[in-house]
Amino acid sequence: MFKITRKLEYALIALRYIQGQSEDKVVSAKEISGVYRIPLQLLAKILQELSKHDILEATQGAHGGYKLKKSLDQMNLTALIKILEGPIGIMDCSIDTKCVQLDICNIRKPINRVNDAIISMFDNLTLSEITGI
Amino acid sequence: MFKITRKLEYALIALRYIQGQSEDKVVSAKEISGVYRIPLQLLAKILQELSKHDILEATQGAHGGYKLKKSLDQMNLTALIKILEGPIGIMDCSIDTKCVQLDICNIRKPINRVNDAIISMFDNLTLSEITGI
DNA sequence: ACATATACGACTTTTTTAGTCGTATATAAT
DNA sequence: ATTATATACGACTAAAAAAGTCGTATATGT
Repeated sequence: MFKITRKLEYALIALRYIQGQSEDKVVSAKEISGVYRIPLQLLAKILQELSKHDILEATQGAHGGYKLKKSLDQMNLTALIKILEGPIGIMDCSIDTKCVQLDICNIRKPINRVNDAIISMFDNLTLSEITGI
Repeated sequence: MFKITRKLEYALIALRYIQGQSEDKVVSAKEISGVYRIPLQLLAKILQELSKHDILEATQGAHGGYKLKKSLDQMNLTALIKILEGPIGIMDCSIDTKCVQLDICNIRKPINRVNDAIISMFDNLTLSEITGI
């Protein structure tokens, strides 16, 4: 419960790694996969998703790879999570409203307050703060 | 990702319900299960766990059931989660230290800061605040 | 042409969560 | 005493989510 997925974990590791390289170097998925022992295919997909959302810029072909497209302090954790996992909701009813309980539920409001608090915490957390400035 | 388990959800619903009854009434699992359409056996186990940890007091036999043993404002969300799910850790390495990455990991420290922030948020949230005073 | 990279859909495996079953025990009512 | 109704609890199964793999297409530098 309340675990970060490996998808998100790998994304953060990769972003941090790319950020640490010289600005114009394109970093391949293979390189990161090697350094951090992340399954290549899996990491590749994640990076593809990030470049599809303009966080990374991809160059194809030999000597290809990725570099940052956006500065990491321009983006917060909520945005990254949304890209990789969809909207944050600690209970399903925090996102949509398919719930057997309907209006009977006696904890919905307070749970949503908790949910909001977490989201607002993530809103205020830039990726550069996570990846260490 | 970042979902509350049904176990926790059911526990909160039950606590809230019991709290709403007259103080000395013992409430059976069956009653709660009926009102909120929670699978009886599952709910029963949860309530048993809560009474094992002195949050509820159980009376066995016919006309048996549960009542609150502790006031809900005496307990925070962290404590309840610990009972039902074990220690909170958004990554496995936040709890124990089996990780292939060992010291290579470049996001461990910041992730642990996030983890701590969440825990401290839950620390400061009493169950009565969640169940609506 | 070849080696190396991204792109991407389909699939399988693993892990976690949710729920069920069976049985034992306690107790109130008849 | 017997019955009905409750908690107690270990073992099991089912469902859902997450993690990882496979295959194939396409781009590009040498």
